[in-house]
Amino acid sequence: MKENKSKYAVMGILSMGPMSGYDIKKRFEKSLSYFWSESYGQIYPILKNLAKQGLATRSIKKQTGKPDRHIYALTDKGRKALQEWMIQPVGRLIGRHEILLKLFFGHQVSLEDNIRQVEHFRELQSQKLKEIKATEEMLKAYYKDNPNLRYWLMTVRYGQYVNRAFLRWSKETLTELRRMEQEAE
Amino acid sequence: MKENKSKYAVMGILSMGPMSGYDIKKRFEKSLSYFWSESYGQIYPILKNLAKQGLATRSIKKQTGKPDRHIYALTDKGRKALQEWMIQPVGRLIGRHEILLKLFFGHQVSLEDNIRQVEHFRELQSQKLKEIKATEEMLKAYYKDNPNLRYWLMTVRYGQYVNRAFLRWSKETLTELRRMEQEAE
DNA sequence: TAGAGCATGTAATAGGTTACATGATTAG
DNA sequence: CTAATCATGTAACCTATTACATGCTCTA
Repeated sequence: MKENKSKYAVMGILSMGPMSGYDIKKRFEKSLSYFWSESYGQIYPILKNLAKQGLATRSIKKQTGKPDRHIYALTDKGRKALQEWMIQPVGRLIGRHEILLKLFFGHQVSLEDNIRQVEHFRELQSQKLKEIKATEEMLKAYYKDNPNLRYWLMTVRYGQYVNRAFLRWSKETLTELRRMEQEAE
Repeated sequence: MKENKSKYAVMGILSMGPMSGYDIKKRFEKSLSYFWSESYGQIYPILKNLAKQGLATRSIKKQTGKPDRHIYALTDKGRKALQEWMIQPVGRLIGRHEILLKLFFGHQVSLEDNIRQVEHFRELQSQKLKEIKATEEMLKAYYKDNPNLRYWLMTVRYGQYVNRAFLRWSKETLTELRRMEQEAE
């Protein structure tokens, strides 16, 4: 069974209510950006395909001054397909961590270069942690009574746990690199 | 500047010493598997290309009974290109976390389904943590006096930090999901 | 005698981003 | 006046995996 995750990601967004490809992109950026993203190049063909397979319906909303909106809505068949995918156990995640690739070969450059790299990584992650916290506040304020909220907050907490792990690791690694600098003197 | 990470990953492995495409695959599997992997479909064309660009040299070692080995070695130009890439600050990592995608839409399936999913995720990660510990022991034993070892152990510790974060999050999330189950009764 | 390991490589396919094309409205 | 927002979509291009082709040797 071939599973195109992007397809299910789009269907998942549609499960929140009928909307357009443009709206879907917005949702990804607003609420899922720290763990998932999709480009228009994926979204529009997927929507076309969902309609063709009877997993979603399409209706056109005319607008004046702006382009027409193509509204997609999940069908029962679509919702069932989404649910079936959701209960399949997740596979292994082999994220490609560029920082580790660079550090793995750290011996090829100077200690200062490695330190600079890890410091930059720490900055990135600390920035990201702030963004996740902002997302959390936004979700709590905007979707106070949404039945999905508790699930959304679980995903937010995941981001927080992982990012704090990144920060702790950065600190420890910088200490170690600086110790190596002193040893070399 | 277009940066093909796979290319630099291969060059990084070659920085440890001359070897064949087959060896390179082995190295990825043995030491980097928990944060990076490359398939033959990537490795062989990349090696061909490195030779063409003068970043590596190729020599053939004849063998009897087995296919000949094509040994690649980084040139000075290759080593410089690798170092230049290594000091470029890393970009943002947007890993696609399938478990979060599924949980984000958790409201679409039953609480038991979500619990099963997170439990399975926890099992996966706990398995992975064991593998990382095994890799750590292997590295310490095999590469005791290798100047790269301290960098390698830093990458191993990253895996441990992140995996422990996953496990803590799983525990907390399962508690929350079970609380939701009770509230529903 | 079946399967794993050694060792190279290509072709087909899937998955994903970026740039382009179009064009009106609105905010700064 | 410029840039952003709204809104659709395609084409070109990267990136990556999987399956296939070949064929010998060693181990269970």
